Amino acid sequence: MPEQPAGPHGPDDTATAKEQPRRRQARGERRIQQLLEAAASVFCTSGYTAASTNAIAREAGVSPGTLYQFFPNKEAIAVELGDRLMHDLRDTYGEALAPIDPGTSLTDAVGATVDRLTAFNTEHPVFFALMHGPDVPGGITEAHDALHTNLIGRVEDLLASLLPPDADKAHITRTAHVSLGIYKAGLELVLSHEGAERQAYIQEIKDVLTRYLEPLVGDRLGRSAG
Amino acid sequence: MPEQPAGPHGPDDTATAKEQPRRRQARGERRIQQLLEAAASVFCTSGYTAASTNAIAREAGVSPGTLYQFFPNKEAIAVELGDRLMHDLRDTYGEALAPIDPGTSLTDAVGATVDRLTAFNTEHPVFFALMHGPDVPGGITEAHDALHTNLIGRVEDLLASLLPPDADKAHITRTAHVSLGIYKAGLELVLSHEGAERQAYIQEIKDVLTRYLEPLVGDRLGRSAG
Amino acid sequence: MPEQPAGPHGPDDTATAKEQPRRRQARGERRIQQLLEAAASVFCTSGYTAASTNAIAREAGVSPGTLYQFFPNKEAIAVELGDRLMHDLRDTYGEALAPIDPGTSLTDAVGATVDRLTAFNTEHPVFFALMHGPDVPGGITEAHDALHTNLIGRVEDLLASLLPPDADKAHITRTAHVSLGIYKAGLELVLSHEGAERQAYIQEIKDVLTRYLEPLVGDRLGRSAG
Amino acid sequence: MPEQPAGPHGPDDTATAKEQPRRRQARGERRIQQLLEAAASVFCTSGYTAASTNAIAREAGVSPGTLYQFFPNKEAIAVELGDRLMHDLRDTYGEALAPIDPGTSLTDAVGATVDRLTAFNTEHPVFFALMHGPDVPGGITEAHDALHTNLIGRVEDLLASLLPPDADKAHITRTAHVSLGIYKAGLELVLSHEGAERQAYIQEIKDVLTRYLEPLVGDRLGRSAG
DNA sequence: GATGAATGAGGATTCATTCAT
DNA sequence: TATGAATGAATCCTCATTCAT
Repeated sequence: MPEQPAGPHGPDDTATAKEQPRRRQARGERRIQQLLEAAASVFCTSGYTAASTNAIAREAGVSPGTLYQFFPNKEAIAVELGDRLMHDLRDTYGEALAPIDPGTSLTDAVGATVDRLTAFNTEHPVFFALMHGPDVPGGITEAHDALHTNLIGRVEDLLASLLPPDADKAHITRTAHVSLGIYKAGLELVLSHEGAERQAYIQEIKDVLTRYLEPLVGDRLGRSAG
Repeated sequence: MPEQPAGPHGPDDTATAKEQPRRRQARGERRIQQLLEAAASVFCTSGYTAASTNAIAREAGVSPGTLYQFFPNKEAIAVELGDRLMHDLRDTYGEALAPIDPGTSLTDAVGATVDRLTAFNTEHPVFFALMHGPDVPGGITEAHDALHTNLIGRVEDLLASLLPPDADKAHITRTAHVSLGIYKAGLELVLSHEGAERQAYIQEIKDVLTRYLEPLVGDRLGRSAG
Repeated sequence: MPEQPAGPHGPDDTATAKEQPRRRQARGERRIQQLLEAAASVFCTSGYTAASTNAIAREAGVSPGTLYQFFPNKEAIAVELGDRLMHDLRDTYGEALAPIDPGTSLTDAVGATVDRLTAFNTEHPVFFALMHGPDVPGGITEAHDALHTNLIGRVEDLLASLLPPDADKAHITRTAHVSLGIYKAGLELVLSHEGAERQAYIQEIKDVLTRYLEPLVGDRLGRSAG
Repeated sequence: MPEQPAGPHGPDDTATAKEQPRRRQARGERRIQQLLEAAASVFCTSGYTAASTNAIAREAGVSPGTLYQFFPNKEAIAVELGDRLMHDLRDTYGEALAPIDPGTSLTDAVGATVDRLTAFNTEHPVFFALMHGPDVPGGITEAHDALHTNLIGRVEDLLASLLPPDADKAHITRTAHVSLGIYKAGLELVLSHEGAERQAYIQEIKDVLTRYLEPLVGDRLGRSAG
């Protein structure tokens, strides 16, 4: 969270005082938006590691000093960007990644999830950059960690609704990590291809995940023709 | 030291003189080895992008200038490192990644391949760093490209021996990319866990791959108890 | 300091706000001046090729980073320096290098031009360094190119006013190149001598140029006692 | 002079001993030749300042160590190169730069000198690079100094034979410097043009010098139609 | 808030020169 | 002699961050 933008429930609820801070907040919010969009753009073109705060500020059309008025460092930008992306994702597709109606087949659930995530990634290319993070092997940094943890949580929820209720917690976590790993690997292939080939790769991801999860799901779901 | 001293004869083209250049090259070869080991270490701890040539030289205990006597730039170090790793891999496990005896079940073929690659990766942690490469989105660099192409080729060969002979070339390529992607994603999980959890992840990779490939293999292989 | 403080109003677009940016720019402009003076000094003592940006920054009493905030590279410094010198020259002596009154003798025109240029060079020793440029054979760089082109143009103008109106354009250009070459060569001798000897060399330049141009001028100018 | 290649008049004049050193000398001489040619090539393409000893060694096909066995530093290479060029010049055109027959017109003397020097420069492009030297304003280095002094001396000799016998020594020296300066400046123009334009510039040099020297020569020489 | 100047350590790379072999 | 490995200071330039205005 950038600085403390004056809690939204402050006691200064007088009509006159309300306008001032709100306008300030608004201005700040606009700046933050501006900066995050610039950061997204730069992260996409240069990658997180190579992205420079100066470049982000330049892209945003502000001075470096202004950037640091809203974010304490590069990492914080990535964190905030990730947060907002997760909110966007939630706002767009709701709490669940897939429509969990009773009777939905695994094939359909996986297909819908992959399609949604892929659509989201296509619309927000930074998402991919943030998910992969810097190439430091062990040292996944705060931003990517947060994003990753959040995503894993949602995948776990999804799996919990698919797997038998007696499923081991650790097993679900492991399955979530593997599933997300598969998706990320697949996404890389999807994004590096166009047209029919891209579609083919999307189908591959779906197949891999469906076949991977099928034995775990048991008889819980109906089976589609897939 | 193990080299024959080879008398201090002039550069005359006699039989004994053949040893001379070898002695000289030996020093350089040792340095190269040293530098590559240092680079491996630094790539592992800092990642490829953040690794600095100065840090590599320091780690190798030589001056920056010495590094540049053997490698024109960071990229070249990574390329050479990748080359040597691929040779090592070939030397250790032969041309094929798995023993393709007729009658080998898919489960066994996948299991053996994963075990081998994982053992190799455990022994050579740089391999992972090189496979993943810099976080620059499109910018897969020469080194990673070479490594990746090489690996993809070997996976294609493996798949060609598993899939029906009438399999589409493009399909095999796509399957190879997906399979390698899965393995790389899985490896990340494997390497970030220890003991039983690590073993569990290894088993997951095997399961994912086996289930992914099973429908493609047809009746070509026997089926084990998997 | 001479700038008006300009009250600390926000960035609102009021009339008073106009002063604000000027204050900021002022610091930068001072730094640029400082850096250019430092560069001039270093160019003079080390020559353009050997001059290092770090040395320039050191001479200016700033960090290397500061230098690069104002100039993208060494070349740009030279270009800007050259530009400002040409402006100075123009500001000091006007558009023409010599007073072209009808009736001025060639001797007087040449004499005045040489005196002016020499005075300018004595006051701005960098001018010489920039005119000569790096010792890379073909590689006349942007800065020197610009300066040279500019000077050649002014010499051509001068010659055009001296030579018969039917003079060939190519001939004028050639004559301009030769004249400027003579002057530059002479200047080197002038600058490397002091006192009477220097004066003698100045006279030599005038003689060389006058005698070279005399036959070309025809009856256009009056003849002084020279 | 590179090292001490055993003076050519050493007392070890025995038949047996003679062969050994001579062969060694021969080998050394070949190396030196090789290195000087390489240096000439590199000086021409990179300029003296930018030329690196490593590049020269590489161009010569030897190791850096070998280069330093014959020359203590870059400067020494330039000095030796200059020496040999001056010897070549002398060998080609004799002691005088121009044929000083009584009755030769100044025009012819200047013309012949310029033609000879220009031919020599065309054949030995390094000559130009060495004459101009590094762009360090005052700091003309040993090599160029030597070359320059030598050339000035020869020009002085030439002028002494042209000017009246009662000419002031200082005046001759000054005239020599000016003449050589003019020639060098002109040569730069000549070398940067081709074909007819080059010829035109050659003629300009001749004109400039002739007109410059004419008044000084007095009635000493006949006058050609020039 | 906003600016942009300032920093200085650190990045890759080069180079004249030396030295063990 | 010849080699080529070794040096380390110096090159240009970048970057995250701070600070006076």
